[in-house]
Amino acid sequence: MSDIYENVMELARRRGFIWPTAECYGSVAGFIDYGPLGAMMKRRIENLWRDFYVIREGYYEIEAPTIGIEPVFVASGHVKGFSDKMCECPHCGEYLRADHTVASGGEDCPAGASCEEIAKVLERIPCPSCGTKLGPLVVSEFNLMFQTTIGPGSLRKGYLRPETAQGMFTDFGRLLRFYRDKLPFGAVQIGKSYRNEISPRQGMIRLREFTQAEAEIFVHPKKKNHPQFCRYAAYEAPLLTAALQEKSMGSSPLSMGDAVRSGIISNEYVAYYLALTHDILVKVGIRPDRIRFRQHLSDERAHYATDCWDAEFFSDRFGWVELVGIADRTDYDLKAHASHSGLSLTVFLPYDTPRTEQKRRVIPRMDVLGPRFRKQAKEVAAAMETTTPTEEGITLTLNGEQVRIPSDLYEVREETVEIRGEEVTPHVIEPSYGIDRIIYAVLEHCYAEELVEGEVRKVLRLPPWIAPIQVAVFPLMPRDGLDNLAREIADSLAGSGLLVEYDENGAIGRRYRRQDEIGTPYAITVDYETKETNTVTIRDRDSMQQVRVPVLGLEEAVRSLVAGDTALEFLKT
RNA sequence: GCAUCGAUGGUCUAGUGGCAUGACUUUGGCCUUCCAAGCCAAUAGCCCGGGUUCGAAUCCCGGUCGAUGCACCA
Repeated sequence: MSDIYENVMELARRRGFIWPTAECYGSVAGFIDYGPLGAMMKRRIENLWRDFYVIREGYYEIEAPTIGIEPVFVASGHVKGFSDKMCECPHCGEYLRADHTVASGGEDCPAGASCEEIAKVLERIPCPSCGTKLGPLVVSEFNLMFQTTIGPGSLRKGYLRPETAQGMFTDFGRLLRFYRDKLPFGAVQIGKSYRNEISPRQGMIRLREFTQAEAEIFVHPKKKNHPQFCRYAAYEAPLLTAALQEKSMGSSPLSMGDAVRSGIISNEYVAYYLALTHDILVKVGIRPDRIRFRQHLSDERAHYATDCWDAEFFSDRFGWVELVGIADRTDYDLKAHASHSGLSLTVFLPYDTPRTEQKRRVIPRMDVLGPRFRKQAKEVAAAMETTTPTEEGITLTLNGEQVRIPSDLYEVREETVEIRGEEVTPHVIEPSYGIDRIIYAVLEHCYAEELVEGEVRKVLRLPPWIAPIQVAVFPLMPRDGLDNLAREIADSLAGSGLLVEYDENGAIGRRYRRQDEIGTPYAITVDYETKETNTVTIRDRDSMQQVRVPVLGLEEAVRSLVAGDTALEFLKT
């Protein structure tokens, strides 16, 4: 029982943070339940994320269904790209990635090869596991998306979304109008996503149903300067660049301003959200000395992303684990949805001063063209408009035939056209957070065991604003009116929006320890002095120090302690 | 998915083909004027399904979950 993961998860189970799902039927890997304290802590972390992205950045939250219809994921590439072709060795039973096996066997397969075609190639290849020639076998698709059907009759395919991002893309037109046709703007979503992992292990780290918090920020492709960049220009974060990885070196701290100037981070937007992410991760309780930002190497980057960074935390159990991905997805997603849906997903950006252009326009005289060319008239007219007429008229190539159009079939007009702006497909900056992993990271980094007077004290040093229970209230003894007094104080604190736990059971020390273990930052004790001087003590979880404060103004004092606006020593009178 | 190992109250654990240990926790009571004190009592358990057997928590088979290795991880 020395393993940190075991210790943390044991506590999380026992005290109601994380439970195996549907335990009475034996649970399933890749799914978890959040218990009472876990659900509250998760909510607080999500709200802190909202404080940054929705309130400070001004990117409103939307909520799309978790089930998406098939065309959405055809356009996004998930139907094709999210599936692996798998096969099983008929001799040793090893489960293999078909394409990897083909490649490692020195053979070639066309990119879009079907299962049958790949199976044929595989027949000649020895199994990488047992060495026997594979021979005839079946290759099957394993799509990481959960599939379902919509409505009775099973006609319409649906998928549980593998990321929340698509909702922001499919709502792009509406969002654009909501933000009154101006760039940049952004939208966020916090919600469940689903991936049917082949073999999830590592508990909370790889789930089949997980919570993502994603922001999609739509920016001008040529103006990737964040308007508030100065806020983070001097902010330092440990960067593990692609170059450093190739030299097998560790991360080194760099300011965002320098990183952009030297071209290490491709633009201010990516750098800004990288710093903001660091800010958030530290604020929720992850140790700053165990955070790094790793740049994707060119071969692991999705082909459309120009720059991609993962925020990782170091786990004593799992090593470096990805928590957040920050990518510049360019115009890939919007272009894909535009071409699949047939809608134009662009922003009209007016120029500061409209340009005027002289244009010579060919205007076909349809009243003459119609009778002459009949069904082909429309086609001819369209072709004429793109040509430059000469004095002899226009010569067109129509279905391989030369057609002469005399000048009496059209007019040529000189026009002054005013060009007020241009249609632009925005680029997308996407910070994508794995909330469940962040919760695990916080639990692991905040968990501590320390020796106090020969006994082990387990304490969860959660930041006060993340702790599920914010303050505990105890009567020193459950009698002499101390209990009633303590109950009144607990009620009034609850009335001011704090989550309070009242406890009169057992020795006072035991009650403190119970709260230590679930991370409650402050404990208020009503003692005999309270009756005389109308004061109580506030005990700090981490230092175990107590400060005596007046009951008058207690709510405000506790609220500012929990918000992190005051330190306990400043309440000393 | 394959291979190996494992699964006993909430937690940690003893143990066995025939009444299932102990400790901690929790709850109630007594006691107690600040860090898991003490005393009394109570609650609560053999992962699930099938087989063998007079009898299975124990042996066998299958499944689930967990650990480790391999594979997988957009």
